[in-house]
Amino acid sequence: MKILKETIQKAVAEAAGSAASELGLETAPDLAKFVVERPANPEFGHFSTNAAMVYAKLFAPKMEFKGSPALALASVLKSKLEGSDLFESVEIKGPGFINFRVGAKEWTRALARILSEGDGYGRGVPTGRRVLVEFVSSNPTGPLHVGHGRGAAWGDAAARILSFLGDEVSREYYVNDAGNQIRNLGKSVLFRLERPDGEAPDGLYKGAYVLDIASELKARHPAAWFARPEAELLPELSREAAELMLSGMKADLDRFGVRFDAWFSERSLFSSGAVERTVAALTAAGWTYESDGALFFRSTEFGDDKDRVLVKSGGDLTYFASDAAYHADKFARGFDLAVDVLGADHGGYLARMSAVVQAMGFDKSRLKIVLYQLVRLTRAGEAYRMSTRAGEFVPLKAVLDEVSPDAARFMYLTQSHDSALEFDVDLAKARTSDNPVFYVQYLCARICQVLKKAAPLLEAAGPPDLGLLKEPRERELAIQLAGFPDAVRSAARNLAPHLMASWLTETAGLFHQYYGATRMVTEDDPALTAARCALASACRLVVASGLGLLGVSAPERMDLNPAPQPPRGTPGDEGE
RNA sequence: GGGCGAUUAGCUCAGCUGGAUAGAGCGUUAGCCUCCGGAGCUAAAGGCCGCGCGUUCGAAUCGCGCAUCGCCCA
Repeated sequence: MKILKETIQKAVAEAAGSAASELGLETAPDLAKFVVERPANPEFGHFSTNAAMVYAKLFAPKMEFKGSPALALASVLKSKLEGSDLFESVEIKGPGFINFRVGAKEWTRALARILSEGDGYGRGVPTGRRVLVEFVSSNPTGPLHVGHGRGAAWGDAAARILSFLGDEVSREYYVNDAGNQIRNLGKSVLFRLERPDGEAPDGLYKGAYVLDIASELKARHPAAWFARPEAELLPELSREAAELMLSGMKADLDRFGVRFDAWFSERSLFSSGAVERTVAALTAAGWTYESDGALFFRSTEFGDDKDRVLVKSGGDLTYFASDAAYHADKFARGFDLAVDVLGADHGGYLARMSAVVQAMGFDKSRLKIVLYQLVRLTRAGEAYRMSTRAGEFVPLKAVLDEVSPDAARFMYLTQSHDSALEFDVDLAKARTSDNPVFYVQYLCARICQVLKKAAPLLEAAGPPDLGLLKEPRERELAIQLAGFPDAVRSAARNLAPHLMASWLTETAGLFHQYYGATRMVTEDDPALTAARCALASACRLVVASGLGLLGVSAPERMDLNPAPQPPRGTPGDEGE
């Protein structure tokens, strides 16, 4: 697997290394520091490096030169790089940038590789690293809402990307099925069984879903089941209610296309004694102390604001204790990296979890907590209004009733996790160019249609000769496609699936421009048609693969029916 | 009061480990079907990158301070 950019990086590093040894520098330059990148301005070539400027100071004392050390070093590097058959041209510009134009041989080779490897293009070799991505993990005390949708889309995409690059990835949902909240759910259901219409008192869950659970349980059990004393009934009823809740959540996630390898039960940590063992181990290691009858963990030792309670004065174990045990379990299962995907309202969790992981003897780099900012749902720019009862969120289900999973996922993933997301339902539903997902998907559909149309010609033309692609736009597009492996790596390195979404949008733009400017199928030139179709085909393969990493489909055709267009050339005047 | 995140075009947002003239979509304006799907393309207008100081050859990007907004905690 050769990546164009890495090949260039290596060539530059070799040139710098050889210059260093010629000058008798004992300290080899730190070759990780310079960058090779694609300049925004096409005038600056296909790739560009700042290596000369980065190393100018290091090299200057040993060099003889007039004027700027950066320029002097650039010209040394240039003379070494010009010999390489990678490049068509090597130029020095500005304060010491070295700009490269890649030879046709290189990018046609990349295209050929895309065509032969298909959706394997850019895939990494197995790393041996085991990664656990834990996401959603919403308490089974209320339905998933739009915020959870963001976590679901993000976690799933991150898992796909890491796995594509060779990590062994598991997706896990941590089910908080122990403790007071579940008991509260049970109480809320009990209340609804008795008083379907009344206003639920504070402390109980008030959403309409509680009533649904109540009637479901009523249908399931005879009256005698409910007539037992509360001490006996409540635990059982609570558990069943939580299970019902959870199966509803699973159904929502399933509809969204998000699947988990494991549903990890918090309760199992209690029943196996894992929580108590974790607390004992922390105590044995000297990380706890007693105060006011409670047992505290010294998280301030690791920079947390205050120490955290593990065991309450009444003897109850806290959620923090089971969370600690859960993470100990993750590492005990052999995961090298645990990624926790949480909403921004869990911000306080970060410092204490990092602290306890370190106290248990694990390197803090093995836990990566990603906080995504909250989601604001709007409708055509206006705040979304549903039932405005306090504390009630818009359920994910309601969004999926209106918006396709593809559109919803793309919407969630176009933005960085640490910026607040405005999710416009009307925009996500739109079958117009407003909707970013269609811009990318349309590329796939468009190419499929072109290839279909060109099929007879292609048969006559035989294998494509990529050397016939001589247009600047064709070269730009090909080099962009060759950058796909790099784009995936960047998304993985930064744990930032939205970088893939940006890359896809950018690539779709390049293709649509190319398509608008070029006749792809020409009857009297089958050879050129074949070459262009090969480029288009490579484009579709790579974009489909990138969409796949976000969990979005790459349709062969778009459904045109529900979006009647006004007649061309006449203003759309049908009004509201 | 403390912690985390944000602040970039009228709106919603990208800008990856500091790089050359800061980008995209929407919206606005003006165009493009003898043409492979117009869900597309072309062009124009639109920016003290919140403010200040610092680091350096070079800052939207890094550091510090301030302001404002969101979330969490007391």
